[in-house]
Amino acid sequence: MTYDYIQLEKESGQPLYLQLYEQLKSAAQSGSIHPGQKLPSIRRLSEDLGLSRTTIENAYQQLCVEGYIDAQPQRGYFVLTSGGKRGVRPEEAVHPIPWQPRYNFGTDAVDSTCADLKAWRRHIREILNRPQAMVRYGEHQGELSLREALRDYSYGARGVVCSAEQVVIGAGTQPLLYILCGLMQGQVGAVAIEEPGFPQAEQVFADCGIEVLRLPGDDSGMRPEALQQSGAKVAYVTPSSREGNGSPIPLLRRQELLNWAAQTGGLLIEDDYNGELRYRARPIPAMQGMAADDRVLYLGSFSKLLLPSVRVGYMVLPQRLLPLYLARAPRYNQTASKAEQLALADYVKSGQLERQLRRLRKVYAQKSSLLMHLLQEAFGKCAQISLQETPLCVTLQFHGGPSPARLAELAETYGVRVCPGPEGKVTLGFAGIPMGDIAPGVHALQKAWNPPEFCISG
Amino acid sequence: MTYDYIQLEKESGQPLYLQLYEQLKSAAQSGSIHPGQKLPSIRRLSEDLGLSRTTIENAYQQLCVEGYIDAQPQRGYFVLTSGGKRGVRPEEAVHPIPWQPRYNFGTDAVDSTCADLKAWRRHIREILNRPQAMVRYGEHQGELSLREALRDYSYGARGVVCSAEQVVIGAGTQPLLYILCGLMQGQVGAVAIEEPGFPQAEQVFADCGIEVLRLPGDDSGMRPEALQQSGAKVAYVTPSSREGNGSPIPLLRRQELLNWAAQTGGLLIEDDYNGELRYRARPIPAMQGMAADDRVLYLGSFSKLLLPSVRVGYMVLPQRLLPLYLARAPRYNQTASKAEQLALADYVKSGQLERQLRRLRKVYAQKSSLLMHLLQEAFGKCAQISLQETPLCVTLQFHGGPSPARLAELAETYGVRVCPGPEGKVTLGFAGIPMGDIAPGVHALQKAWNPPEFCISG
DNA sequence: GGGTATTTGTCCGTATGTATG
DNA sequence: TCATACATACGGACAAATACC
Repeated sequence: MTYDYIQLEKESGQPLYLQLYEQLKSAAQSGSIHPGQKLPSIRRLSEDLGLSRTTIENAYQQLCVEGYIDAQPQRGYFVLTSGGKRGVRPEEAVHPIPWQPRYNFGTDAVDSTCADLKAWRRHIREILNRPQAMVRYGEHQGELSLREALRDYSYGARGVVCSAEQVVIGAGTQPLLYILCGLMQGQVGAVAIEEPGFPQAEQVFADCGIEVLRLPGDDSGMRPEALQQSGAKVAYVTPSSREGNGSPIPLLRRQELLNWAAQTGGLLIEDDYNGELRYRARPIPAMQGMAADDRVLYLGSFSKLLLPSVRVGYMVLPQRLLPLYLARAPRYNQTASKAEQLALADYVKSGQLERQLRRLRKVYAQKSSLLMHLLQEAFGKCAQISLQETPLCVTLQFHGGPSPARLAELAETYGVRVCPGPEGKVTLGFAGIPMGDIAPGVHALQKAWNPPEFCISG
Repeated sequence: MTYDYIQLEKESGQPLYLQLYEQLKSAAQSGSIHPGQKLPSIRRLSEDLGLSRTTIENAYQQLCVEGYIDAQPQRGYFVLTSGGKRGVRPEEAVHPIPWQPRYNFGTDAVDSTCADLKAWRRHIREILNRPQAMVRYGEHQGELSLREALRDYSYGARGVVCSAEQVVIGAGTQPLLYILCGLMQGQVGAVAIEEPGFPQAEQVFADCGIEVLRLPGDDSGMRPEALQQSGAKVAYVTPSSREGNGSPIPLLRRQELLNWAAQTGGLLIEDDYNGELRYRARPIPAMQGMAADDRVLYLGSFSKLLLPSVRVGYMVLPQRLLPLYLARAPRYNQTASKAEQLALADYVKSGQLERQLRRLRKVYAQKSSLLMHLLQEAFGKCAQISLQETPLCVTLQFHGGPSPARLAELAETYGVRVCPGPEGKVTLGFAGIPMGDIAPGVHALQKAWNPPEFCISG
């Protein structure tokens, strides 16, 4: 620590070493510096404070004899606990490791056996070896090489048609939505979202003072008539990965939504979360590429494709918003890591993202059918089991029986993590669990819920 | 490319290979796929589309004979230019390298000879070798280990008093301000900022519908009386690094601002940009630590301390805002890279950030005095030269003579980048230029501006 | 894993100012 | 006035622990 906050007065009559002693003592007593913490070395502090080493040494000596700190030769001075015992050394002060389930059907991770960590590491390393890149701020809009790579990738994988100029990079969807809200400032009254809504996006709209209208949808998604009636000029849709509904918005409905946009002059925000990850059927192309008239803003990301910890997303602006954006771009700092942007650009350009996508599709196809099969066997008689394809999970809909929260609790005692949902629903994600753990995981779940208090599974 | 966007209809009477041919042709003609680009292999595309290899081959054949694409045995099919020539291969399509000045007195980079890239690389490498960390999303508030490290660091270096719970990580100041604006939604009418303002922050407030009042300040910074009169409940101040003013807000004024907050129940947002980088005198501790009554929100960052390309910043919430934030935290995804967060945590905890800080202070002290000395010699007679200490730059104030823009142009022709400012001001940053380049850089500048059309330097 | 450079507590000689006799 | 003692402050030298490659 630099302890720059210490303020001493040379003229105060009081000896300097005593002033220092007092300040350090009160800091220790008030808990501002913690037991076990290392104090700055005598040399360092003397330099910082512009004092002689002896002065510091005297102050430290005083604290030593009074039992506040402990001198460890050639290592440093360390703060003791109030009881005078030596505090834990920093390395020993390890956090209590949060409980890790043996079988993780959560939705917050990807399977480490499938993640392409090796290639990612290689690319990051390569970028870090380019000092010219690292010592400079990045471009506001995102690195050009990545925007070009995404232009090509999004066209090939999703049919998104755009130039690199339309692509804006950001650290996930939210920062990009803030920029969008800024562009729309004052010109848009409300944004329509399909029930049950999408908190992460709604939060952004709320923060920017834009009203959110939740519209009930049908099996095919948001209804254009409802949209029309709501009077909203902007609609936020997640056509590929709908909350609580396994099927994406079908082509026909997409066309209807595009018609709504064309007729009313509205804007469609297409959040294509996991859009490329459809594996049982061919993915439905993005609406952005189907639209003839520039009324779709496309949002894409990579958390489930590459690594959840890599927060890089992008949006494709409609041409009509481009001049407005470019004028304002300098006022928005880029949020995504420059190193990760450049690494991702290479990763995409070298075709590895695409290879990874193919790999994952196969893996998820296998995992999902195995999991569906096992769950049908185990709980088919007492629950309705439905595959949520692109959200990479399966929901069990129980009628009666313990609450989802209780079921999740029971599962935890058997080392299984599942996600409790509303209305008797329990969700099991399969992105994060290795293939080989699925069968034992379901067995453990069966034990946890069996003899089921609510269901005759035999 | 995956070419998932291709949509064929089995029932349409039209042969499949012709449908495919048409789609590819129009894609090539519309420029959606670029000359030189490799088409997917026959095997791959046949798998993607669920068709026979022959179908694809026929379509490709057709495109070949019509000169749209070119078959390269054992390599693949490549798109030709409209003229029938082979397009440049992707690797050859290198970007025009943006002009790099020989002597960079810009403010957007740090000196690569001072940047601690080696240590940073080591820490990043270490993190990447921990798959468990990388395959999981991070915590919304930021990694705990980093928040703890910053709690200790900010106390030692800046006198900020807080718990790890109060620390929120983000990809720079802007994402953090959005969160703050969300917390204040509706409860705050306007934010006061000292003239000449700070566009990056104002943009966020504007996006969130919060009015910005620019208050003229005096030499010591924002005036409490003006603040009082404005009626604003929130004030945004940059006490360490004031735009166009070399000196930070002095202790007395800080106390007065704190008094304003205490008396009116207002909130001070303390953006401590480069606060730790004061090198000529001891840094003034942060207001956050001086305040007895929890009315300061502290903002810190690392771009100039570590690497500009690493966008990690943090804010320290006042206790009173904590419950509100914690309730809303799950709705804000973390924006900073998890790998960089964990690497930074280790970097800080191992004391290397502090060592780097010391190193940089020395370097900047040397650089600034050298630059000031040389500029005085060269332009002392025709410009007022003032050191902006923590912004790490020097401003030359010319009275008369060419416009700053013209001066910057002249400099560019001699390979020197400087930053034109308003009102006859030209700014020279010294963070990004190596020590040894300063003297020749100033000489080049002297040549560029000499024989000065405006100033007798002899 | 081992060799080297740096960091660090400790010890020691010195200088200055003040009070005492 | 001088000698002595003491408190305070400064910086050089040494050897062990640590960090780094």
